[in-house]
Amino acid sequence: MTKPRLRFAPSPTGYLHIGGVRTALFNWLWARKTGGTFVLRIEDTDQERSTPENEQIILRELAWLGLHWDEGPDTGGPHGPYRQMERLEIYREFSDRLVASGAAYRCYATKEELDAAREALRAADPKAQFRYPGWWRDKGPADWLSDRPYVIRLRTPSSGHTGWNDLVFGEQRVPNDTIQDVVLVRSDGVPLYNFGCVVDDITMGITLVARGRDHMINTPIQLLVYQALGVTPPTFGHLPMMLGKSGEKLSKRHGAVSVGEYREQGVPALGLLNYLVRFGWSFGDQEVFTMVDLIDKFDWSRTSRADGKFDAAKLTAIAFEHMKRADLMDDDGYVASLLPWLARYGAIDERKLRAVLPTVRPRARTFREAAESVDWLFALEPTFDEKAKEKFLLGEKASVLSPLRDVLASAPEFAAGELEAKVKSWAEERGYGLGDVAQPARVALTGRTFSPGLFEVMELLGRDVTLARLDAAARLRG
RNA sequence: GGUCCCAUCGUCUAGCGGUUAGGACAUCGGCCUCUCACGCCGGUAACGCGGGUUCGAUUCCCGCUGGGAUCGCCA
Repeated sequence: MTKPRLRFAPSPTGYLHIGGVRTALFNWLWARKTGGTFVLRIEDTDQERSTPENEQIILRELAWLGLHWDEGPDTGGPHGPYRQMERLEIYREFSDRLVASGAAYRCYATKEELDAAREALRAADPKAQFRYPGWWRDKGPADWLSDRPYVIRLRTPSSGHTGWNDLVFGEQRVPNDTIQDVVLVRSDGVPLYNFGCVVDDITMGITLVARGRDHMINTPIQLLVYQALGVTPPTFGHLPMMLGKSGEKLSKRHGAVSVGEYREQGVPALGLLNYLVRFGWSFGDQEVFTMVDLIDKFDWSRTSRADGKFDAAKLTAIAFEHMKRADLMDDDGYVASLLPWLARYGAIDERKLRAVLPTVRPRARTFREAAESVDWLFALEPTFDEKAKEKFLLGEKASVLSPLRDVLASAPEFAAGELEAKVKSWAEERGYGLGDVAQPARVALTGRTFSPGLFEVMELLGRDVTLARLDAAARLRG
């Protein structure tokens, strides 16, 4: 059996949408699982909105996510080029074939004429739906107008049905008379989606097309194109839609929808993918997966058909699992991802960073949070929270700082366990609750009222810095 | 409106004729505790409605209702 070939075919008309990532992920997973090929194709035939910058963003985000492609615009491959605007001769060849065989025809109707007809119909019957009136459907080469622009339309059968066995939705059947004579090629020679897509999938040897359910309406049209071309179509599978919080199409109004925004928030790539894979796919009660596990377990039979609503809180929770658990992301990977977030502190002592990891990982939900939570360790001095400073360092509560400093100074080893034992017994002797001592000390050392365990903080800072910060804080009262 | 699709807690979902309808997130209690988290324990919370089929329907069929997609020289 030949290996499957799958593709992700975004149009570079904007940022990379997380719904698109979900589609890319399912295709990618299947390619990886089966040893097939994952192709990245850029559908840039909308020249109004497509930009090279957007293409670069898409490539960069996919790479960040780890969804690497085997063939694509930058890597090349045996079926290139991988940008549609570089494939115009190919489409031309295919559309010529269709016109020659009579499966498609030239239509010289202008946009203005069509708009006028559309308007006229609306005026006569507001509820009627406009269809192309077929002005050029039954004309031939003898009627062609020289020096006038024309589009190429598909001659759609007026009876019968077009159907397919959808990988996710099962048997589908659509009456042909509901399908219009769609435009295949614009008057400037650039193909439209339903044509370019089919020609590319044919010439790129795509065997399985998995895409969002919003494309399900296009599938019968494309099937008709395959039929007109005399080519066996690939398998189609449609994925349920990812909708916004209140059930409409997911858009910017619901918060972040572009991958870049999540990357900038410090969400781990695998955490994002893990959330997305559970959207329309499940494996019993399992919520959390490694990529290896996912490739092993993914399959089309476990996909669901119902649309769902995007839930940012759940995404954060799943991503948090990846931030916490070493079995999902080892410390090497964690450090590699965190380092860029620490750039403001200059060169980072990686040993110090690794030492603090056990106290950071259970707390930080994103890399951004992780970076913020270690500023006390890497900055020269703590950045004080003003309210905390006033409450714990400027008032009576700060009186414990000097004696505490002396107790700590006498410790032979500056290790968390030892410091804790020493401070606890000292506090008990003096009749202090540990909290009375810990909060002022915490603010003195970290600048904040919350931090990892106080004695771990001390150990990580080391004797010199700890004592110096306590001294400095004690002096604040004057 | 035409065509197509869907329907289990607020959300993502498990379930594939007989279950006290399970898990996760969120939420609400409690425990732990030097703070904040993590963690742990527990609670609230769902099969849209009406007909069939069946000894028995969340599960199979039909209708209704509700939601969604789409109807471009966008993709």
